[in-house]
Amino acid sequence: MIRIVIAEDQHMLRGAFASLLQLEEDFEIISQVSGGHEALSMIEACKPDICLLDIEMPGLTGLEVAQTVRDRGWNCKIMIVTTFARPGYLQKAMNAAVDAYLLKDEPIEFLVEAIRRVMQGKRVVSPYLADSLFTHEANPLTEREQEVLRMVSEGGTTRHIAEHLYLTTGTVRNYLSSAIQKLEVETRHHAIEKARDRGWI
Amino acid sequence: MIRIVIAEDQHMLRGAFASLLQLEEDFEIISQVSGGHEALSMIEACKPDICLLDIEMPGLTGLEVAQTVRDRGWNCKIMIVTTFARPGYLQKAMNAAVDAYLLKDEPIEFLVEAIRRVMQGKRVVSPYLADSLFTHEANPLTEREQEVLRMVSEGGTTRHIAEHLYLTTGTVRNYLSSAIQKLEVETRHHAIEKARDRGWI
DNA sequence: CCTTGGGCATGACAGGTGTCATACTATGCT
DNA sequence: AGCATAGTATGACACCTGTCATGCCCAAGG
Repeated sequence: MIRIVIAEDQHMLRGAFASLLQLEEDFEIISQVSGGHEALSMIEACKPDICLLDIEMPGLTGLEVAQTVRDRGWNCKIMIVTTFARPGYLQKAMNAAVDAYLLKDEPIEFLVEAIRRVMQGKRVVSPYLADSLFTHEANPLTEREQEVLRMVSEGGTTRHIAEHLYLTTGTVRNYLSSAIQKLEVETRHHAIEKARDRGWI
Repeated sequence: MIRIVIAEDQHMLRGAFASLLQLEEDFEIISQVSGGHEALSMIEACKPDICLLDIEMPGLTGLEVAQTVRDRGWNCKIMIVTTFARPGYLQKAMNAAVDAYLLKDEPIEFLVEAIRRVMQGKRVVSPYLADSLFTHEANPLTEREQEVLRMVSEGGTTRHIAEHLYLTTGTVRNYLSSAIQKLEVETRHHAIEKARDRGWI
């Protein structure tokens, strides 16, 4: 019997997964949760064979849950199931040594098959993403550029950041300008988006 | 037999819906599609009793499909199934006289039950949204403010808009400033977001 | 040793953005 | 008619944003 925990915040999809997987004779859904913290509790309490994790959930993200499970050395297969094909997410998932990274755009049969493969000790990645596993571009941003970009993305104003880093506002703008050019975009906001997407901040 | 077409771009969810609804003895899934245009073709060709529509899909949105079905006077129940609780979307759906507006955050059983209710001629709206059906705030934006906001949202620069409307750039900025204040936000971009959300542009 | 290149830091500059005071018009109320 | 209100339109102002030229420092290589 393969014992499974499902963590997914969209209720309808979570329920659908549970019902469908339950139909497989050797699958047992032992718990369904809607957030990262509950997922961790359940994994600790129930020791499932497999945990399906969405990435964007309230509380902890699926990637954070995966990392924590690995850090604590728990013996549970981790499968990320997400909408997002972002290289940055995939990279983080790989760093956390997840057993599968599937897109919700795959057919549902793919999920069932992937679960069986993972139980055989194999790793599964959505075919669509297989390429980007190899083509990880290096981060072109310097330490300072990343720092400033991060702070802007957290809502800091130019002035606020300058004070916090003991710089003039002109210098902060300069880092942003530099980052904007390296990322080949027009505004700081687009720069943040792109850097996030690639996992560079 | 209730004949159903499903239009939903996320493959896994679409497949899950199909499999689960198929389990009901009196439901028949006659077609699954992933975009608005295909949905319209299928509705025309197969004359289903019910069509489940996602809103954000490639090609036509679910709301546009709903409106078209009504305009052409086709006799098909329309059920919107979406992630988004935006008042603007709900409003447009109501204007198109859809038979149901459900959030993907509802339990899956809710969908099955809703389908039966709709077949009995009832209308179904997610409980969470029931309130906002009555509390539709009036649009505080003037004609000009809406126009300028729309043009900015389509990527027009201040200068471009000014030329197009035969105004000075100062005047255009003034409308934006006014809209920004009415919407109680900080930037034109947030103003666009909020106005979109409420269906005011 | 000197040169080169890259990161760090600054301030000047041009242009964009939001606010404000102001003015004109039309509408509706007294 | 007199008045208040709301929409339209303008330009002045202060501030923000992105770019650029410049200089400093340090490490790698000739």
